[in-house]
Amino acid sequence: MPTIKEVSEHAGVSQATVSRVMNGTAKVVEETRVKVLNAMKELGYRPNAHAQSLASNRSNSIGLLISEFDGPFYGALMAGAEEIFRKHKKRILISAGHGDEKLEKEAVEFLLGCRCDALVLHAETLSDEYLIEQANQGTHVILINRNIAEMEGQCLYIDNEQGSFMATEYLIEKGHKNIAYIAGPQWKHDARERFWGYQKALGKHNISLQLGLVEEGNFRESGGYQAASKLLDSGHKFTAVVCGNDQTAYGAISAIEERGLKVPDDISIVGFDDLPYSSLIKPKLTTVHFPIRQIAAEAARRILQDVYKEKNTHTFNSCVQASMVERNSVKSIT
Amino acid sequence: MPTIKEVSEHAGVSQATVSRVMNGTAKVVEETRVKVLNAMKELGYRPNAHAQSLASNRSNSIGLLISEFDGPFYGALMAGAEEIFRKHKKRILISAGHGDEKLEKEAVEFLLGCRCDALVLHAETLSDEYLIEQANQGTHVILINRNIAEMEGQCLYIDNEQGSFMATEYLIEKGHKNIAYIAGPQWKHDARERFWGYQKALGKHNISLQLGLVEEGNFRESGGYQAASKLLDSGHKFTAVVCGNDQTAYGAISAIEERGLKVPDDISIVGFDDLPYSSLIKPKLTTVHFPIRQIAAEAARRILQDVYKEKNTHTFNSCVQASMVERNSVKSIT
DNA sequence: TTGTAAGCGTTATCAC
DNA sequence: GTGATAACGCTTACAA
Repeated sequence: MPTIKEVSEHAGVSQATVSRVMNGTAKVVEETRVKVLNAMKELGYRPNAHAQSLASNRSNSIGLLISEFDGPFYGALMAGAEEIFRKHKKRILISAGHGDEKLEKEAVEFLLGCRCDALVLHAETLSDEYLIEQANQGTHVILINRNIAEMEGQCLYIDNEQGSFMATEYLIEKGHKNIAYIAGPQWKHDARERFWGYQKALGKHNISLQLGLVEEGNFRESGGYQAASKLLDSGHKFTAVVCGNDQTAYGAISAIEERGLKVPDDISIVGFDDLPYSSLIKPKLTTVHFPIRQIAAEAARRILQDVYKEKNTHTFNSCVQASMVERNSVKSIT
Repeated sequence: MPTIKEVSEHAGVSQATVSRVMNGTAKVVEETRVKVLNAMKELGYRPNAHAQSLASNRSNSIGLLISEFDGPFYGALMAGAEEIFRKHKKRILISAGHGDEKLEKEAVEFLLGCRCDALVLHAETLSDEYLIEQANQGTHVILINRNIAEMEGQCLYIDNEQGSFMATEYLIEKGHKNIAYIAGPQWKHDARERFWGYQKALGKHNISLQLGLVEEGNFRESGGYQAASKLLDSGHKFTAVVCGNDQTAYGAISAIEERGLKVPDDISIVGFDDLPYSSLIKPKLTTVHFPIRQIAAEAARRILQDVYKEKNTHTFNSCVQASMVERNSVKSIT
């Protein structure tokens, strides 16, 4: 692989000049510019990104921490950020933490080792302290889906509690009183926040929480399926289920239908996230919209603005309100 | 951010020694080793990956070219490769081509600029020549879903034609004679291969291709929906539809049901890909299984073996046979 | 406008 | 075992 030196010799100029035409950092006479360009073509020259980063102290890349590479949620997160960055010639480096503390830390260390110009983190297991430390250490960090007081202005999240509150209240307004809840793993703060929103909504309407109507899932179909099965087989009566997220809802629906019951005729369901498939399944899922793609795009815009000093616009609040998407999985029983 | 120099001074040793304890490339007395380790901890040292790559001519990273960051297919591709690489301390660099020739080329150039030790490409628009050139230029390349004669041994793909043939024949065996086809974009070779498999199956059973029963979609729901709508509104009679992929099938099902018809009672449907959601929708989709995750994992294993000289095992053939997954979207009409 | 040369933070080859 | 020191391929003052 040819180097800048070979190009410079081939073109009969100095390395500095080659660098200049590559980066447009200084005026170069058209004639020499062409010579250099030709030399680059002929040799099939490709600048070594590592050498560039090392010399310029800029990597032009942004680190992205996610939990998994598959799954619609993270897909939207990656796509939303990439779309914005791509338009500004910035690259993303993606690393997955797999919901494991050790792996998540390794992933961040990797991104830091790559000297990313900024980090967008969807951290599930990393402690507040760790995150604060990184931010204080000079790296520009944006946290997705977390709210740490000490990092105000660097957090982008939705109001999980409010979303869940809204979903629950929505069912109550439709006449439901016995409303079950299938929670996400309670070590996840968003799962806790969502569960809390459910409780608050019940409280507001003077409905007392029935422990028999609450199960913990895993935020995936399997957990939703199992939790709903337990609920159904327990004999407790309920007419609706609030699910910690859409995937949980999918599983719950399967369990319900497997028992010959119908959604929403026998049991109403609401989800949370509004994944792409939620509008494709039957019945179309009534759920809480989580604008993750937009949030990711917003994170990108902020970085473009703050780190790369591009004068963008469009910055919204840190905390985004969730909104209800009414579809066909809830029946009014008033 | 501290450098190796600062660490060495802090520990009272040379840079070389620090490098040695980092990489374990040579024996270091336990006592000095501890000193160095402590110095690293105290300073919060993180090796600069760019400097490492530059000096060692190894990036320990593998470039991955995909079309999109979202979507179940690419999600599985990324996840399959990452899982294997992660276990061997290798990192992946992902770049998306968005099905656009210019962007796809840029994406590859980026990966090459990062001096990836190897490339795993799911290239949609890049020409055979371009790919061959890269491979000849020294970079270790594996092509997913393509079969270029000059690059035998570096291609990993499934037999699209056979898969589609099987799906079509499956319907024929179930008694269907008027079988429509919703193709993928015909500029994509896999879409063409799949279409060809359909034609061959019809031919084998002496059913002539009816042009009125073929529509071109876009490999997404929208295209499936529109194509199926056209088909249904055209007045041509058919009892089954072979879809270019599962997403197309989802769209087709929507269109069919929107007209008050039932799948599979009125019209049978088969897909291709076997996406995760195909077993969740109703009716569960009968489709051709495309083991993309395994293929990606296999690509990773080969690279581990060929580039990093790790002695692995498990390498299968370049061409993987597709297999039928029988579910509930096909009705026997014999 | 162009060239020279000193870094950038590592690894790797020598000596010692 | 450990320490100098020359690469690695580029950017960027500083000169010319």
